[in-house]
Order: sequence, then structure tokens, then C-alpha cells
Amino acid sequence: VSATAVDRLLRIGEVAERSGVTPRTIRYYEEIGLLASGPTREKGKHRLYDEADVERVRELTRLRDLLGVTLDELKQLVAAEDARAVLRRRFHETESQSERLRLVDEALPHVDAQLELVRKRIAELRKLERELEGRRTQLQKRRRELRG
Amino acid sequence: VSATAVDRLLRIGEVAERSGVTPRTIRYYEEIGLLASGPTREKGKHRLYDEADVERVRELTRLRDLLGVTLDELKQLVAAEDARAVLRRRFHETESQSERLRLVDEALPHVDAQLELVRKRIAELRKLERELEGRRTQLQKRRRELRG
DNA sequence: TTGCTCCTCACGTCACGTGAGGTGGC
DNA sequence: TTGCTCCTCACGTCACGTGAGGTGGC
Repeated sequence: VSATAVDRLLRIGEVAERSGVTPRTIRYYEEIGLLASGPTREKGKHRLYDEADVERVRELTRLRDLLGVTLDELKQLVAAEDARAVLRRRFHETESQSERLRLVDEALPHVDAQLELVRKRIAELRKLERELEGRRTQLQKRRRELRG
Repeated sequence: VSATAVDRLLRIGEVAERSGVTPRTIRYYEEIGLLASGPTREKGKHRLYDEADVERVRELTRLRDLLGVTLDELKQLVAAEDARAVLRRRFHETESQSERLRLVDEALPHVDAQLELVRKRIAELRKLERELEGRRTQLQKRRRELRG
């Protein structure tokens, strides 16, 4: 992993397009605290983002769509991503082994919480899949009977 | 399958409770045409339902939650269930083989449309599951390194 | 007859969509 | 300097939630 590419700064329209949402969604997520607002932006001036923000928006909408959670629930869930971000930034800054261990230990339960939700959803969808396959089989059987 | 149990008539509160929604949701679904309104209900009188309606509401909310579709999209999707209902009612009423065959042939593509959506969702969720498992493994590896 | 559930407005909320009128920066 | 994109209100919409005031039926 190299850190050679200095991130080009992006405007809201480009972030929106690359993450599959509208600028309005990005502003709304900032408003409710799902996305950090650039700390020193003068009122009326353009918002500026980087690659990490594009990734963040993609993660958020992906979890929102696939897990069907409210934005409030999403806020809790992405504490995992927040912890990961802290991990990445702080991990190399700190010398302390125990501090590093603490950061890792904090991130794990958040990932586990997401995994549990994902697996529950998969199980529900697989059940629905089996039922639909059953209906399909029934219909095809009837069709054969009617033709034969 | 016996048809011995004559369906007891249910009021909106019982239908709501048994299908896991509120009465408001049921009235709203009637309003937008997702649920049939009892054809001859005098204004101000109570709505009456049966077991089939409970099943219908369960199917609707299940597809809504698991597939994340709008109620407009849901209306298109459950053309499958509508076709199935027609099938059940009409199948035994009609003598015509070709009419029966037509009903079966109509139901199949609707079931297939639902199956396709369900499988697409499962694939997306499985991909997310794999990514989360990867993160988990990484975190556990780091933890072992910090401890060792 | 008394409760309990139902009825119909109608306004509130969440997660944005969609202009209106104005300013910023390559 | 001219476009294009951005800015901030602010009202609209979808899918209901939540009372307010009144009637129905065991």
C-alpha cells in the first residue's frame, strides 16, 4: 500500500456521481451528522472532498440499501467504519502497543455486528428463494400435466 | 388441502397485529390500491378481512423489506401473487384446458421476476459478507501480532 | 348500556427531490 | 468575462405515525 497519490480535491457533484447519489443526499447526510462537514468552510463556499469521502458515501448507501436500516440505525452501524478510520490514522501515529491493541479490540465488535445483520438478511432471502422455487416447480408440473 | 374451515371474519386491528403492521399501513395500502377494499362497505363502517388478507399483507411487507422496492414497484411485482390468486379461484371453475394452461403460463414469468430480484440481492449480500469476513480476519491477525 | 375498536380527517416525520434566486472558481 | 457548478432556503413527496373528534358492534 503506497501513499504516493496525493488525493485530488473533489466537489460535491463529482462525489455524488461517483458514489451513485445526488448532491442533495450528501448535504443531507452532512446535516444529520453521517458525513463530517469540512471543519473550516466559510458560509456559501463550496464543499471539498477526497477519495475517502467517495468510499464513505458508497459504504453508507450500500448498507442502507442492503440492510434496510434507518439513517439513525446506520449511524450506529458505521461506528465500525469510524473506528476503522481512527485505526488507520492513529495506528501509525501511536507508539504504544496497548493503545494499538485497544483500537483493534474496539473495531472487532462493530464488524461482528454488521456481519450478524448481513447473515440474518441472507438467511431470510434464502428462505424466500426456496419458497419461490417451490412455486415455480409447482407451476411447471401443472403445465406438464395440462399438456400431457 | 381441505376447505372445511370457513374463514372467520377479522377486523383491521387483528389483521394488523397478525401481519406485523399498523392499521394505518393497511388503510394506506388500500388507498393506493395495493389491497382491495371490500367492495360494498358503507362509508364509516368497519373494514372486514379474512385469512387470505393476512397472508397478502405478510407477503407485501416481506417483499418490501427484503427487496427494498417502492410501493409502486411492489404493485408490479405482486402481479405474481394476483395471478396466483386468480389461478386458484378460476382454475377449478373453468373446464377449459387451454384456459387453465394460459393461467399457468401467465403466472410463471411473475415468479421468475421475483426470483431474479431475490437472487441478485443474495449475491450482493454475499459479497458484502465476504468483505466483512476479510476485515474480521485482518483485525484478528493484527491482534495476534500485537499480543505475540 | 358501557368499553373497546373502529371510522375519517389532517397535520407531523423521515429521507430525500425539486425548483428559485444568487454566488464561486477554473 | 462567460459558463458551469456550487450555495442556501424552502416547499413537495413517499410511506407511513400520531393524535382529534366521532361512530359501530359484540
